[in-house]
Formats: sequence, structure tokens, C-alpha cells
Amino acid sequence: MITIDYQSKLPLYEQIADRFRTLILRGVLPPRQQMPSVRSLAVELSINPNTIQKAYAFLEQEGYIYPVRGRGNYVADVTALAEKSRQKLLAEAEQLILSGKEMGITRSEYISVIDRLYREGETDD
Amino acid sequence: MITIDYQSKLPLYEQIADRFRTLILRGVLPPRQQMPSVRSLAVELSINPNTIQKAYAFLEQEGYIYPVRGRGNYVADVTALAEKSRQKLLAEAEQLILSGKEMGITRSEYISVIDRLYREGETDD
DNA sequence: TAAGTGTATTATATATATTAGTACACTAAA
DNA sequence: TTTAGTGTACTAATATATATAATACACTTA
Repeated sequence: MITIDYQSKLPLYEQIADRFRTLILRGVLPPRQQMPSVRSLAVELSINPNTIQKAYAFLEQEGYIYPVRGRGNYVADVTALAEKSRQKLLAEAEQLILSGKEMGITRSEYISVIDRLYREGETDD
Repeated sequence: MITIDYQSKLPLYEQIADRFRTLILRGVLPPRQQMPSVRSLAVELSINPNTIQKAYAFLEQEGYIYPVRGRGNYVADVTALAEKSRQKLLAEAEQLILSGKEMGITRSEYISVIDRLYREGETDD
């Protein structure tokens, strides 16, 4: 569920937090589900418990998880966060598309990419 | 031409290299044009010459500039690099759009963004 | 010759990331 | 009650990356 990329320039705690953010936002980890314990995940990834602890502290501060004393950390209700994340993704895409435009990427190319990604027998809305 | 963002998490040498990459790829700095000298840019930005040197070393290694002993650094011919960068941007956009799709961003939303960005009285190709 | 280039070297300071070890309070189950 | 498993907090040590500082040398141009 969680993997570490030691080639990445991102610190471990950030990689871990990022991964959980994605899993939670996409509903792979549903609200009220228990998170892996700090110690067990540390063993599984062969890294220090403090590093997991740091990742969880950020996730809690951001509202992705909540702790229960003596029991563990649990996935929070993230409907509000999901909408925020959606807006952020759209803004990032806009910036990237604009950069591409300046590098000569045409409108048609972008449309092609989108059509390909959304052409999977789904309702095109 | 070059600005430093001390709020950014990116190291100075990387900010500087990034900025020059963009300027060179977009043709703002044309091939054979002389780059600011290590020392003069260091004074202008009020940072250490070694930091500029480090940025230039990366740019040279990547083929954006070339040094001439005793004279300075000069902008290289980057037509090949530009194509590579273009491909990279397109690939990044694809990843981002795919993430957005998983977060519920619709095809229509992306099309709207693209139409807005490309609607500037330009030839729509 | 003098001033301006790139380049290399060494040392130092600082911040960050990570590991390591320990400790305490709490919960749940045997 | 005891035991094992939780989160949380703290200090210390270490490694690495970043940036500054101070020189030094070879080269080019005027």
C-alpha cells in the first residue's frame, strides 16, 4: 500500500504523507478506517517510527486523520478536503497547460490527450 | 530577469537554473548570447558566486549553455532540448489530468480550461 | 599590464532529515 | 490485574544538503 522511493528528493515522511493523502482522497481508505499503527508501518517499511509519526502528525494537522488515545489513528471525513484538492489540481493543470502552450504544444494535442484518457466507456460529462 | 524566492523550498541554485532553463527554452535568451558572469550575477542577486557557479554547472551539464575559457558562458542551441522538454510537459500534463479524473474532474472542465487558455485570437491548431 | 572571465579548492555554518533510545498515558483483551 | 498494543513526547546523535567565505589559477581582451 505504501512504498518508499529512495531515489526521490522528497523526504520519507513527505512521501508517506503524500501517499496516504491520495489513498484517502480517492476513498481507497474510507472514513473511520483504522490507519496502520506507527510501529507496525515502521517495521513494514524498515524505517524509524519517528518518521511515520511525523507523517501522521502532518496528516492529522491537515484533517486527513484523527487520533484516538490508546487505540490508533483513523481516517477522517474528507469531503471538504476533496473539493479543495480538486480545485488545486485544476489550478495546477491550468499552469502546466499554459507552460506547454508557450513551448508550442497545440490545443489539438491537449484535446487528444484528454479524449484518450476519458475514452473508457464512461459517461462523458 | 532572475529573481529569488526565499519562501520557496527549492535551493537557490535550482531556482536560478530553472529560471534560465525557461528563458532559454522560450528563446528569450537566444543561442550564442552571453550569460551574465558568475560574479556579476552574484552581486546582482546578493548571493555567493559559488551558488551561481553551481547553477551554471548544471545548465552546462544539461546542454543549455557552454563555457568559453576566459570569456564567459554562452547560450547553446537548444532545439533538441526544446523538443524533449515539450514531450516532458505533455507527459506531466497527462499524469495531472489523470489524477484529476480520479478526483472527479470532468472532461468538460478540462476542455473549458483549454479553450479559455487558447482563446486569444490565435490560430487554433 | 590590468581587468574581467571560468574553474577549483578548502573550510565553516546552518538547517533538515533520519535514526536511536527512552518514557508515559491510554485502551483492549487475556 | 496484567499484558500487549496504541499514540505521543523528548533528547541525542548522525548524515546530508545548502550556502557562505576566502583564495587561487589559467585564460581572454583591451
